[in-house]
Amino acid sequence: MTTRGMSRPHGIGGTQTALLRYLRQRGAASRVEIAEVCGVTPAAVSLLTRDLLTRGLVIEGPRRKGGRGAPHIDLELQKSAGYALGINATRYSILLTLLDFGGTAIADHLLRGPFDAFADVLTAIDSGARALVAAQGLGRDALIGAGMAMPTRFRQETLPLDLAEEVKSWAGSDLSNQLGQVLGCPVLIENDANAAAIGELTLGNSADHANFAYLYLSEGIGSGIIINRTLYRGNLGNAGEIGALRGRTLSRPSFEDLANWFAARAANVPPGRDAEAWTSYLADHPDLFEAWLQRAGPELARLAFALTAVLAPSAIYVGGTLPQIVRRRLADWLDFERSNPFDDARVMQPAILLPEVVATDAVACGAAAMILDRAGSLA
Amino acid sequence: MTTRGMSRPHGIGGTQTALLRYLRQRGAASRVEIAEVCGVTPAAVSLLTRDLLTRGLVIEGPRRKGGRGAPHIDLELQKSAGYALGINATRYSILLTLLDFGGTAIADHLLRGPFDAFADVLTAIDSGARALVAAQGLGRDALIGAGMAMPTRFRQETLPLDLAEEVKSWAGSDLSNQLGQVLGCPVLIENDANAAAIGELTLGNSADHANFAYLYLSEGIGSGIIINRTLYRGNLGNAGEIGALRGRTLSRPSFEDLANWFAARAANVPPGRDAEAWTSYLADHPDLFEAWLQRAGPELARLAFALTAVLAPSAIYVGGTLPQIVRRRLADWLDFERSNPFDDARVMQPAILLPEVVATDAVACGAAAMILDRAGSLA
DNA sequence: ATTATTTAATTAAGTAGATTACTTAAATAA
DNA sequence: TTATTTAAGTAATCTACTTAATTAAATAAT
Repeated sequence: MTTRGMSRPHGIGGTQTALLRYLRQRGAASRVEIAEVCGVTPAAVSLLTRDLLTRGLVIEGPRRKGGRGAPHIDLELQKSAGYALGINATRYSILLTLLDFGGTAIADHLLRGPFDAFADVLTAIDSGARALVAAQGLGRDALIGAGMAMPTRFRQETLPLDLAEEVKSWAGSDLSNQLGQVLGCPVLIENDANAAAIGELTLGNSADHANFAYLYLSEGIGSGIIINRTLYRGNLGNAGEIGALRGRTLSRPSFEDLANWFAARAANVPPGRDAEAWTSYLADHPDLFEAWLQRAGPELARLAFALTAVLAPSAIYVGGTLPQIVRRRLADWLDFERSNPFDDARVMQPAILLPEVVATDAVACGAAAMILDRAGSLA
Repeated sequence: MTTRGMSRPHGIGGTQTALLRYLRQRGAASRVEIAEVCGVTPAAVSLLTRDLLTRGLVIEGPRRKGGRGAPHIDLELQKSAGYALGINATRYSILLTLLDFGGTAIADHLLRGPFDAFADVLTAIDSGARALVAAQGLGRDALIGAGMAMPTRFRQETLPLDLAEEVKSWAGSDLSNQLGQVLGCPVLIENDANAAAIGELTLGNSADHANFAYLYLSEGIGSGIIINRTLYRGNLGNAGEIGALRGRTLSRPSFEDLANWFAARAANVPPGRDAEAWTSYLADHPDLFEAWLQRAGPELARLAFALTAVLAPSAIYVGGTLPQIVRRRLADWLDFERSNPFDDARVMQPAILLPEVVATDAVACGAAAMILDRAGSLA
């Protein structure tokens, strides 16, 4: 209630953040075009970009002729202006992704666990990050920050965390500070679904959607909520916990549930959560796959309907570790007119989309995107 | 996407709005205290209040001695600085409320319908408002604006409206403009649940809660959602439609349902929706009342739980036309630990509160509060 | 080929709403 | 009486824009 500066609600430089997001999504744009989408005058963009140019975050491209009038000058992000490390950490594995300043994933690195103590996590990330950065011929100072996503929600605004079952053993540490010490750069920690949502906001094609929800279908089912182009966390960071709407004992439209369901009914089920292995496995068992969809689809529809009734988002992204083919099929149920999950009740149908961010790991990308999103002020 | 001025997201003068809200809720406060709660420096409040003092919106009270140091000077709102008209309109009746600049309801006036055409609404409001203002010895120029609440949601950002069943016959008019012509002041139109939520935000005791939901239990069940001390409307104004989560055919924890339920089981049921009549009637039929609560309580708990899972608000207000005693009893079920609506699933328990705004009609008050909330810039 | 038109971008001056650093004023405590 | 504490105001500055005018670079019309 008592932070100063209500005049800067988008963080420092809301327009700058919007400008950088737009350039990441479009690749290049003129000052006039940026002014248009950011809702400011060309004069403002002129001043803003002069600063960004001198700081080397943005470069001018060629003039683009065509049509009447003066040709515009393309602005682009200087991709080598800085790099963000994204970390998707569970107890069993840690995936590191390196994004350049343009938001492109240029390398990643998988660390296999288990990581029972947070000390193990720290050393693993430290050496993994060193290797990742060195392999690109970069110095450590090239890292402008790191974002770490974990399957957990924050119970306090900062730390400590209320950790999910699988990472409970890490509790009690001041995770962000410790990791920051090790990496020598600022570190942000976020829930995995939230990180994926931020990734879609910053790197994806969400320009048309100021308010959207990102369903994260993985071991369980969670969601990240974006309101007003900003992550909405709710009380102590607990917004979007839609998995709770199926109680403790009911089945869920999750990867875990899919695996268990097949394990009980078929042979040679892929052992882990490898998307490719599952995709071909499901192609070989179309009838069972359909049967599972017939059960999980309506489950997901009810959760998404509840979310829509409360939030009225303009879009819902169907993301998560579930293979794309599964998510695409599940998405069909989110046409509420057809699936009718609540006995003819009506809500505003949101656009149902699959994420644009399809890197190795959307969560790690999103975690890194949190850093890029505030890079204008950090760097 | 293209409105200029991202730098003023709270409307013009977010701090001014916060200042006025605080004075309405507290009655009087020093500049230093205001600076504290508004998150700005005392110097800023000094500048702001000088402006408000010269414009006659605020007056200085006495110095308040006590303790060391210089005694502070109480600031108060000039209650006669302007008046806002609140309108709660349904097809069957229209309630007008007049609020002074301090947010106090100083008079109200009930117009009985039915109002089949919007032309009838206009003439009724016109004469009713004239009478109401004249009875207070005020000129028409004393009205700084009017807010009208209706049981409907907006399908477009402005107009026309997608009207609820009972006011469908009013459709097709440019309601806001027409009413503005008649009354000679700016008019805002809002859904009834949203208006009540805004009333609680502006006039109630919601200072501790930046994010809350206002359950509106009336003929149906709706809700208004406040995020970041601002009404959240969602896509085309459809956020908070939690009634949809009980389908078309299921019973609801609503006033209509209560009335129907008793009508099917007992004699001499009060004919209308008079709160006092119902309160004494329910006191005379405790067993039936308990039986209804046993059914409606869990229903409401499931809706509120869904809302909480998605939004994680820090408070839920249980408001609406249902008599206070009914809402108080229903509120007991919103302790999710006890009522356990989703099979041991856990969410962040929000504070469960009854509205502070208990005027004749919280909706009309809230509608007027929409005007007061932006009065700093209008007046 | 010249001139007009169109459009992009920059510059200059101004504004709103805050800040910081300081002063002035008014009370109580020692 | 003097020191301390606290409230409030003042002056200069800052940020993030605005508006209005200017400069520059292209195409279209004559």
